Amino acid sequence: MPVPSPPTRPALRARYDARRSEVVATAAELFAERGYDGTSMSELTEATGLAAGGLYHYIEGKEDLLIAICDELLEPLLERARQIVDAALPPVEQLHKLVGAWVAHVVEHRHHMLVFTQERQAIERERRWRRVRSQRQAFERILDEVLARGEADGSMTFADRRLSLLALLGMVNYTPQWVRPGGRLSPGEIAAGYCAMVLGKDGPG
Amino acid sequence: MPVPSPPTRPALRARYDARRSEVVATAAELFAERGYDGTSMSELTEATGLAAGGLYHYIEGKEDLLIAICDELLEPLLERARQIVDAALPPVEQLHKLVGAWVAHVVEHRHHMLVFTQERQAIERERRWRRVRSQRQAFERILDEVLARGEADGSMTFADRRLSLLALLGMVNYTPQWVRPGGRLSPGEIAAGYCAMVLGKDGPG
Amino acid sequence: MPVPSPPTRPALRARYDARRSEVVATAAELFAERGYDGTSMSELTEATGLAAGGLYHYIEGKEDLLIAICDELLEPLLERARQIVDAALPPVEQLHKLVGAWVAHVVEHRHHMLVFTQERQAIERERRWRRVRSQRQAFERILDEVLARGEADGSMTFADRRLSLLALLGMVNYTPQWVRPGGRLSPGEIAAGYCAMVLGKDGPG
Amino acid sequence: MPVPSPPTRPALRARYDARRSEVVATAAELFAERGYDGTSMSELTEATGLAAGGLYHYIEGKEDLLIAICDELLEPLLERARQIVDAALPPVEQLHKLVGAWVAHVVEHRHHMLVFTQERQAIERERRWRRVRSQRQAFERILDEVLARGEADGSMTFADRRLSLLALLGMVNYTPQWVRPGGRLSPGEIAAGYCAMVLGKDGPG
DNA sequence: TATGAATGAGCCTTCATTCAT
DNA sequence: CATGAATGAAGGCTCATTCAT
Repeated sequence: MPVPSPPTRPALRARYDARRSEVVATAAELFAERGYDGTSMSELTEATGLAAGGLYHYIEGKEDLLIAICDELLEPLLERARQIVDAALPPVEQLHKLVGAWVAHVVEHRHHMLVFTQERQAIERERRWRRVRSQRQAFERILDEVLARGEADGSMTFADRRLSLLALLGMVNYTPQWVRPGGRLSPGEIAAGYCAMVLGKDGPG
Repeated sequence: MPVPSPPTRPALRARYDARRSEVVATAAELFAERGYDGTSMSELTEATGLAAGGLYHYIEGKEDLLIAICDELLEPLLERARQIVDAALPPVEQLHKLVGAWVAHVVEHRHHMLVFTQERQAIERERRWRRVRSQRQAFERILDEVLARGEADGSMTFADRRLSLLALLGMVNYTPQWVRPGGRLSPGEIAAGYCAMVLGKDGPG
Repeated sequence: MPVPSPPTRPALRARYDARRSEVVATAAELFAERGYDGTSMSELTEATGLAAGGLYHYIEGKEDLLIAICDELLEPLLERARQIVDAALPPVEQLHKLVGAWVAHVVEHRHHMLVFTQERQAIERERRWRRVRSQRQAFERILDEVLARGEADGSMTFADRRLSLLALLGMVNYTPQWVRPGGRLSPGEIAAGYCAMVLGKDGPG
Repeated sequence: MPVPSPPTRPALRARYDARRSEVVATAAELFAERGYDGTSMSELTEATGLAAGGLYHYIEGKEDLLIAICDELLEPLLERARQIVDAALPPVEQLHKLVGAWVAHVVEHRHHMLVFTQERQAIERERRWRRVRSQRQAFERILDEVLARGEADGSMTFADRRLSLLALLGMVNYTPQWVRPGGRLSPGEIAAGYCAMVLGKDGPG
């Protein structure tokens, strides 16, 4: 839901949406680098090439950007996750697909993810972030359910399932801190490695 | 190293140090909750019971607090880590001790750690944070060397040792986001679980 | 006097004038409600159904609207007042006619009048409002002259003529703050009551 | 109720209150001249001799000033009015005292009153002005009750009592627009004239 | 005529910090 | 040591206005 009454005519609307996306992407990059509070709107306008007030055609305010970043991060991920678990596959396979998609997404949106990590406390604390919070929770529940089904059918064993889940969350969420685009390991290899650790197997070797 | 000319007489000095510690601890808690930029000095003075300028007897400035928080986090951890690897123990045992101490420290200093996580990008980016950065690197090198020695003597096997290291960092660094003091799992159990995953064993069973 | 080059062909010109009048009327209403400074041009465009720039086909700028509102208020009133005092009638009758026309006008243009009242200080202070100011003064002089003629020919008596004039101005100018269209008293009754108070008579009884 | 935690120690508190009063008085003067919206906080800081942010030791925000101005205007007036009508005097005498006190107050606080007049629409419209609004209403009710008692005991006669009340409000409220300190008429003379008009007598002559 | 993107000055406010007391 | 008044730069945002389409 973009914001200050976007144009209705399709041609203009397309340009508007494109520009808004650019703005959000730029914001994600700057916020990731300097922090949300550490980035001033004037740095952002400069980075987007717009003038002081021009940004406000595309956003309602600074916080709107943070919401947009979280949405771009969580919504497609959640959708993909639902697709994966809706398909009738064995839990182990679902987990591999899930972690694969997740790592790929997080690597592709590493700026979004870095912003999310930095602002996480605020998101958890404040009421107006309820929606974002519940998306995160929904994703984690999906993940947990896959582990639970695997544990139930004996295809996975955990000393403590919850700890394994949390460890997995830690690994993946930390990934953006160190991956470099075109780095030594592909997202697929990273994901496979993570799965192996969580499942207690030797990984892709 | 406290800052604006602390008293020299021992009795006064003790009280001064105690107060400064309180201030830093309060800052860690507030920063963890609301973010470093999101916490105003006046919120901090209010929380400490001091008046507007009173804080500045104990600190040089706001950033000084961030430095103190990072130091309280990293210095004792690094020292403990050095003790552990200096003792002539098998790598696997060193790893267990290391992760045990690390998780315990991170749980105990969860506010510090949350602050560190939030401000990480800034710490990595800016020159004046060189010292903190190199402490983090030193700790990670110690960890990596333990893994390397384990791999070398055959007591550990990794599909990709660097990935295992990064996964471990991810797990532990993420811990403060979910541990609650007096939670179901003790730091020791958490640490054991992490080690098991990284080493591909079944954990503390 | 409309402004940004209105059309010359009569048909177009008529539509143009009609639109401009609508715009000014809408502005009067909004300004009366929210104040001149408190009303943004975008609220005005929204209220008129035009888009951001569309307004500027009909007006030169925001202040132009204030001028137009004052003109619509003062010009016809002044003209009517001149008609009344130009007719050779006894002062008491002139006063009744004058106050009657005045109250009716002020009630009909209550939004204009509320705007005028709110912005009065600015109008009195700033040079560029000279013309509006002198219209107000002209009207008050006409009023005063009627009172003076009445005092001179003995048909009116005042403890202090100037104070009576100012009281009358106060009453009438305050009327828009409380009249409601279709209220209990008609403008004529209100005017009669005011005259009675100023002349020390018992009113329309 | 002053605002950002005024000092508690009596000596400081006194200076604080004095300064705050100065600030409010200065604001009243500027707002009266240029309008509330038309006066920038930086004009106000300049007029008070404080620096940009210094004002905010004494006020919560710009609107706080408007509230303070209205309170300084209405509270003492209302209190005085209550004193007067609580004394067991004939209605005519009460009215004279009431209007006398009222005109004097309004003349003394002419800046406050000019501000109140300009912002009246906003005050009537917006919920957060409820308290101010009800003070105004309380004063008007007191006034009306005096007129009603006078009408009841036959000491006053009105063609339409409500219209007389509204006329009186108009006269007095308009007074600040033209009185000059040390002008030809004293507040007492003005008040006497107003009473005479409302009561249909010849005034102080 | 009309649109809506864009401008840029200016607004109110916050905040880390200083300093006389 | 501690206070709290004061500073002044910077922050996010609004708004009257312009102009290519």
